[in-house]
Amino acid sequence: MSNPPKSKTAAEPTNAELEILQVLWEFGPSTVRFVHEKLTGQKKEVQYTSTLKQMQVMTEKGLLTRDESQMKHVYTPAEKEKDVKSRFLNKFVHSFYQGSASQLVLQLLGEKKTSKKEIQAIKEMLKNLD
Amino acid sequence: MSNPPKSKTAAEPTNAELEILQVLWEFGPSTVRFVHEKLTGQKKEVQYTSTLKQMQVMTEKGLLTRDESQMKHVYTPAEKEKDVKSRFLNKFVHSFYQGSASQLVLQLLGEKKTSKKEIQAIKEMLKNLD
DNA sequence: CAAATCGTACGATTTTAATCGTATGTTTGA
DNA sequence: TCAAACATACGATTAAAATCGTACGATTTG
Repeated sequence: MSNPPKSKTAAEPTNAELEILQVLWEFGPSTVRFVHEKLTGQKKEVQYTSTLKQMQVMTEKGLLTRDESQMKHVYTPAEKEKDVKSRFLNKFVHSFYQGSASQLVLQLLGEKKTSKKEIQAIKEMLKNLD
Repeated sequence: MSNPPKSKTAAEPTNAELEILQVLWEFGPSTVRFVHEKLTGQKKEVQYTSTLKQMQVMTEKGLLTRDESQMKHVYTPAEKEKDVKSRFLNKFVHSFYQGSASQLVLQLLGEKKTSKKEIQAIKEMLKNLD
């Protein structure tokens, strides 16, 4: 009686898991080796087996699917990038801005870090909504 | 030689800590009792001493300051709501949208959960920028 | 073919976050 | 005044996240 991936509510990815997902989203289905190299390449100093374990756990959780027909297993995100990010965004807006998207945008506009160019781009988008 | 609140980089609040901060931001400096009641009031089922401990730890971390001149200590957030949220927002935009604020807004506009009213409000804001 | 290399499996360990119980001191009001 | 209610201190425990080492089979290559 092996437990199927527990399809309750798909468990939200943790921070470390998110980093792995980002790689897979950007480069498509990949081996552990590949993902591990991307991670260490950018900053993460971590052993290969840690990445491996992480991805195995993610598979158990149902965050990834795995093709083991080859010896080098190939992992794929179980969910679309957009869907996952969308959930995060909604949660974020809800808990930080009482669900008010406009409040968030307001904050964004006030940020020094948000460049003129970005603000311009946002305006454009809204114009094109009509 | 007691360690002063370790003013390195102010340590980011964890999820549970964030909930406590929200209460303090909303209602101003408060006692543990008050915060605890707000938390349990909304959903959290947790013992009083857990909240207490949590707030004590937050104080050690430098997230809160404490007035212990009275027996019922009064806690205050060490940082402005805006500053903390701003950091979170930037981190969020950076790791989820490669730092592109407009990408985030775009996503927001596409969300079913973002009401017409919200979108309208966002437009207004931008108009008033000129 | 044998040694080095590369892969997964699996359990142990470490680290951090979060919860809680007990001890003990203060306040309060019947 | 003294018992009940309420406060903090502190250490232990639990839970979850993340890291790592070892074992061992497959693959490569000299």
